[in-house]
Amino acid sequence: MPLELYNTLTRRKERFEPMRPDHVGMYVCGPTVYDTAHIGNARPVVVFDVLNRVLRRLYPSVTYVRNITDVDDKIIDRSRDSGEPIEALTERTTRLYHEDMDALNALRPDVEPRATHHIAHMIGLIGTLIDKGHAYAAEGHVLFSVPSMGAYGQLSRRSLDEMIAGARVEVAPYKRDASDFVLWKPSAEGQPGWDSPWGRGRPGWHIECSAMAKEHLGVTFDIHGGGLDLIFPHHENEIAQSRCAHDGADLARYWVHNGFVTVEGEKMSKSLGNFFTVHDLLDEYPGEAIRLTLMSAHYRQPLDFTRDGLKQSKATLDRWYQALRGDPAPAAAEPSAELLAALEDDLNTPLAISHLHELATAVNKADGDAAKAAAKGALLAAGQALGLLLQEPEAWFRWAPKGAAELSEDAIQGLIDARLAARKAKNFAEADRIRKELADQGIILEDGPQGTTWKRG
RNA sequence: GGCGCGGUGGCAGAGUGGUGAUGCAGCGGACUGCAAAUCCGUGUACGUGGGUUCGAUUCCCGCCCGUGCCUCCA
Repeated sequence: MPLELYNTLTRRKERFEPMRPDHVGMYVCGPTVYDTAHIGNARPVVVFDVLNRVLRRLYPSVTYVRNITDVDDKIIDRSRDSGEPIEALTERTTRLYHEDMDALNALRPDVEPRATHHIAHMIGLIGTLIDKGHAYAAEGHVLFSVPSMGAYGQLSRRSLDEMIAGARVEVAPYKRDASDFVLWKPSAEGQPGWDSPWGRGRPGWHIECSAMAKEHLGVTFDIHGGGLDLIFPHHENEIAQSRCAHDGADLARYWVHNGFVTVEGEKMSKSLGNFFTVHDLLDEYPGEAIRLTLMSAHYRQPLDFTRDGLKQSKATLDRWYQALRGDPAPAAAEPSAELLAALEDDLNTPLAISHLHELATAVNKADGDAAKAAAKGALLAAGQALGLLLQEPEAWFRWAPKGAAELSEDAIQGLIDARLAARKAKNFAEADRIRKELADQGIILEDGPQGTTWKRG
C-alpha cells in the first residue's frame, strides 16, 4: 500500500509521491528555546518522528530538518526577566529539549539548523524580496507586502478582505497595508541584533524557516510539518516569502499538521496551571508511556492528555513487555503488513496500536517455543516500527518513578528467596507476609513455572 | 462576524452504506496454596431533528454542544 497523507493545502488525503523517487525532504517547525518543552510541544515531535520512521522504511534516503529558533522576542523577554544571559538560556533550553525528546524515543532530525546561524541567508532572502517588489523598508523595519502576492492565503483559505475585517490588532503606522508582516525589525541597544542594509536589527518570526528550509532542502521540498496553530499566519507567510523570492515555485508539496493537545479536557495554559512539561512527567512515567499516549489518538484529532490516559498507556506497555518477557527470545521479523498499512494510511497510529494488542495476544496464546519466538518477533518488530518496545523487558519492569522507595534488587531477591523457603515449608502465612511487604513498596511478585519474577507496579 | 475541527458503549479510541475494531474498567469461568500474569465467555455505542436509500452511525440539510485560528505572539 502506498503512503497516503492528508495535505492541508488541498484538504484531502493524497497519495504521497516524493519529487525524487529515492529521496524525501521534510521540514518541521521546531521549538523556540526559551522554556522547557510541554506536552503540546511534544506531540508534533512524536507525530513527525512516526512519519520520519515510516519514510525511512519506504525510501532509501530522507533528510529531516527541524529548526531551533534561538532569536525571538519571547527569548529576549525571558532573559530580561530571569537575568540569565540569552546564550545561556538558549543553550540550556536546547539541551533539555534534546534530553526530553530523546526520552520519548524520537530520533534526532538529520539537520537541526539554528536561526542565529542563518542570519546572512535571511538578509539575502529579504534583499531578494525587496528587489522583486514584494517587500519594502520603513522606519528600520522591512515588511512583506501581502497585496503584492496575488495567491496569498491558499493554505489557510483566507481572503485578504476577511483578514482585514477580522483584524483585532492595531495596525502599525509604518505598514502600507494592514496585512503586511515583518521580515526584519530594528533592535534596541542591549537586544540581540545583526547589521543589515536596513540597520542593526533581527529577523521577524517567519523568515527564518523560509531561509533555513531553502538552505537545507532546496527551493521546493516534499513535506512541511508543524502544529495546526502554525497554518496561519506562520506557514502562510513562509509560503508567501519563499514563493515570491523564488518566482512562484512551491515551497512544500505536502503540508502536514497535527492537532492540539488539551489537558484534562481543558486548554493548556499557564493561568490554569495545567501546564505539563515533559521533564516533570518523566519523573512519574517512562518516556515510552508518554510517547504511546501521544500516539493513542490520530494525529489530526484533538488529543486530551490526562493522567488516566498515561496510566492506561503504562498498563498497555506492561502488557506488551510482559508478552515479550522471558524465554524464548523473539525471532527476527519484519513488521506485519497490517501494521504498515495502518501507518501508511495517513499515520493511523490508533489502528496500528490495536494491531500490537492482537500481536501480544498471539504471543500469549502461542504454543511451543518456535511459535512463541515467532510471535514475539512479530510483536517486537511492529512495536519498533512505531518507536516503541525499544528496551529490554526486564529493564522496563525495573523502572521506578522518581522518589519511589528504592529497594535494592539484592534486597528484593533476598526476600523472594526467603518467601520461596517459606512456601517450601508450607508456611504460607510467612510467604504472604513477604509478598505484602514487597507489594507495599510497589514490587509485584509473579510465580511462574520458571520461578518467581518481580516488577514494579 | 469570518475560516476550520469535533461529538462513537462506563472510559480511551479506530472504522464502515448492510455480518457492530482494539484496549482499560465491570461481570462470569479456567489456572493459582493465596495472588499476579494469562486464556475463555460476556456489552442491541455511534449528539439531535429531518432528507436520500431496500437499508445510515457512515452521504446531504438544519439545530444543539464543545473546541481551534483570525498577524508580531497568549
